[in-house]
Formats: sequence, C-alpha cells, structure tokens
Amino acid sequence: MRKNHTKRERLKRKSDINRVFHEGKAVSCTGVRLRFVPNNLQYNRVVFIPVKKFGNAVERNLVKRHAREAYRQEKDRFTCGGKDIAVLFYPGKKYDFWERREQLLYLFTKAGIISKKSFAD
RNA sequence: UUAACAGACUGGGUGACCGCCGGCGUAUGAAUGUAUACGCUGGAGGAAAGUCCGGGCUCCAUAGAACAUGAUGCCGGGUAACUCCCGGGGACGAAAGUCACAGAGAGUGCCGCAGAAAAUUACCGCCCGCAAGGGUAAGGGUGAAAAGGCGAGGUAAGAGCUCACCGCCCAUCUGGUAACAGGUGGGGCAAGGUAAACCUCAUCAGGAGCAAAGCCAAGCAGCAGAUGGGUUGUUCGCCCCUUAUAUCUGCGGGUAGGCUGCUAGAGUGGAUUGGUAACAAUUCACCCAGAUAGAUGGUCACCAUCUACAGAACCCGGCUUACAAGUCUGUUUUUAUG
RNA sequence: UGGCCGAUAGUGUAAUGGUAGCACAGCAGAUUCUGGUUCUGCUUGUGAGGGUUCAAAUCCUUCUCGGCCAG
Repeated sequence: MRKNHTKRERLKRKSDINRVFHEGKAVSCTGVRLRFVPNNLQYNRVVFIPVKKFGNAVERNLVKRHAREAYRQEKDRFTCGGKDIAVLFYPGKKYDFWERREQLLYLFTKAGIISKKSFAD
C-alpha cells in the first residue's frame, strides 16, 4: 500500500468536526487527547488540532507536521472501515518526532483503531 | 590591542530516499467541471510579527465647498505617499552622539505644600520724617520657578538711573535657495513658567475595508416601523432613483459549497549616467509561494557545528519590537560604569 | 485576517497633573467562659520600559497580557 496522506483523507468540514466532538468517544494520555466516531466511508479521516494556547505559530505547525508524518508512516497497520478522528494537543513538555510517534501509536491502539497484534510487531 | 557606540550584510550548505501544495505537459476514464497515474518545474522572512503610520486596489451613483474633528510642526531635497529617508542649521553634551526643534509680545486656564508675594508682589529690611505718611527693591529666608547677570559710577537709601562686557529685542548690511550665521547702529529690558493644557498660525486628510467587491449553484418565511430616500460628524450645493411591486431601519428565517478578486509588481538582479546623498533616468537579463481548518516534514551521509528569533493569507513603502553565530565599514575618549 | 477597547491592594471599584481612597478579605488587640457579631489598629498598590513636566495612576510613546466585534 502506498504511504501517502492526501486531502481526501483529512477531516475538513466544520460540521464533521463538531460531530466528532459532540458524539465521539475519547481516549487520552499526557498532553494529547484523541476523539473518534464512525463514518460511512471506506477510509479514515483525521485532523490534528493544537489548542489555541499551544506556543506560537511555528510550534503549532511543527506538531501538526510531526503528527501527520507519523500517521502517514503507520497508516497501513490500521483496521479497515471508516472512522473520523480528531487529535488535540495541549501545551506542556516538548517532544521530538519519535516521542510523538510512540504517543500516537499508544493512543490509536487504546482506541482500537490499530489491532494489538500489529502493534506487537 | 581591547572596549563602547553607529551603520550595512549573511541567517546553515550539498547529495539520496519517502511524503505535502501549486503550475505545465502526456495518457486513461469521464463529459465539458474534474479524477487518477507518470514526467518536468516552483514552494515562507529579515523581521513574514506588532498593526504604529503612509499608499495602491475595491465598494459607497458621480464629482465639489465650508465648518467641526484629527494629524504634522527648524530649512531644503527625495518619494505614489508618509509619524519615513537624505543633506544642512540650531540647542545640549568632554566626545562618538542625542533632540515631537513653530508661537507664551492674540486670548483663556492652571501653578499643590512652603513662602510676604506664584502675577500688576512687599513680611523682615534700607532711607527721609517727631509722627502720620512717603521713597525703595541692594540684602534675608521659601520654592522647581521670585522682575536680565557681574563689576564700576551714582544716591538720603536705592534703582539700566548711567557706563563697560555678556545676554535679550528692533532696524539695517553682507554670505546663503532657505533655516541661519556674522557685522554695524539703536533701545534701555518689555515685567515668571506651562502649548506632550485649551488654543493661534501654516500644511495635509470623505468613509469603510479582500470576512472589500462581483458571479454561479443550493436553500428558505416572512413580520414590524418610517416617509421621501440616496456615500461620512454637521450644513450647503450638484445630480441620480422613486411616489409604493419604491427606499431605508429593526427583528426573524435560510445557506455557509464553488469560482473570480489572487499575484508581472511604485517587481528582482547587473551595468552606465546625473546627484554630496536619499534617489532618479536609460539599458540588458529574469519570472521568483499563492494555501483556504490552511501546504516545507521524516530518515541517512559528509562538511560546518549544537544552529537564534520566528511561518505568507489582497499587495507594496516605512517605523517599532524579537534575534544564536558570524562578516565588513566607520567613529570615540579623561584606557573608561563608556 | 481586519476593526476596537481595557489593565489601580488577595477581590470589586474611586481619584481636575499636586499626600493613591472606599468596601470586603487577611493579621493583631479589646469585648466574651468560648465562637460569632461589634469596636480599634496594622499590612498588602497604579501591567513593564522610555519620554514631557518642578512633579505623572493621569499626558505622549514602545512593548506585554486580557477582552470584545465582523462570516
């Protein structure tokens, strides 16, 4: 499977995002919170949102880029079936790319989007 | 040499792989929109920031005038324009340098406490006089500030009352485009300060802002009020639309999808010419982000070295603020708490 | 993105350029057998830097932080 992450696989509409926030379930760890809700499509859609007080514009962009890169690399492990996912980042300790990647993998496993078997690999 | 100050500049580089956004081309499906694949190509800054100024652009039907309000404030130049820049002058400072630097002799206001008195002053003083009263402002203390300064003459005591020097004002001459500088002559000195208090004078400004504005698609439900209404704080003038299926105001309902605006520009780089300079003109070459929940990231290698401040959102010119490390130029003196 | 406001004790809120007040809270004392009420006293201050002025919370300016409006 090709490891890309295009516009189609992003969550863009305001109404869709509101649906995730109002109807979705949540899992969280330090500094990160993940919300998800099923959709009717064949693929997942995801959005990464640093909160308003997360540093300055450069730091907010960097977090989004790291998260998007981690999501892209690990995309093929995900279970099929559509889910809309929103990931929120809160200010606190600064993490590098690899720490962010571990964090996100942990959260996706906890939410049942990645099966535990594939995470063990 | 070091330090300080001022100014200008750079703001990690090269290669490989995987990915993101735009443009062009080809192919396939599709049907006039676009989707997918491949190839080529472009992809954040000196401050993109703060939004403190100035303009372009768009709309307010079009173009005006006066007042109000606001801004600026030595002179000359530059510029599309400017709270900007360059050059010159003045004041202050030992110097490099710094300075919102018009007017207090048009008017109004304010100047706490202290002090006799904070604006048409007289407490203690000094002098004349028996006293009543008068003449004075040298000395005293207060305060941020107290009626030109210092010296000599003069006088009852004093006083620009007189004189020299300095300061101030007026007239005039010379140099300079001008601000201003210098010289000559005269006045005897106007009765403090504050304009970053109101104000006066001169100059300049219509308002709103790309969520402006226009088009397409989808969708919905109207109701109430005002009569003339229509760009702004007010008024005038001019003109435009319309006498109700009109215009304006308020409340409510619906949609928040796409396209244009959207990047070839007061553009960037080089050369020549003019100018002290800011800058301008001519010519040659180049095309250099255009996202729309918002594109630049990850891994590896080498060199350098621990890499700061920080992310375009209609576009430019400035100012201000943040900044690791490094380069260059100039200036300074009492060799230094600058 | 564009436009517009504000910042005063721990909290809320005053102050013509001239000694920064008031209320609640806090602390100490008095009253009471003890606590409360009440009374007395004290402490805690102009968001940061620079300028104008004899003197700035106030005037000017540059930052910082917070808030509001516009689809």
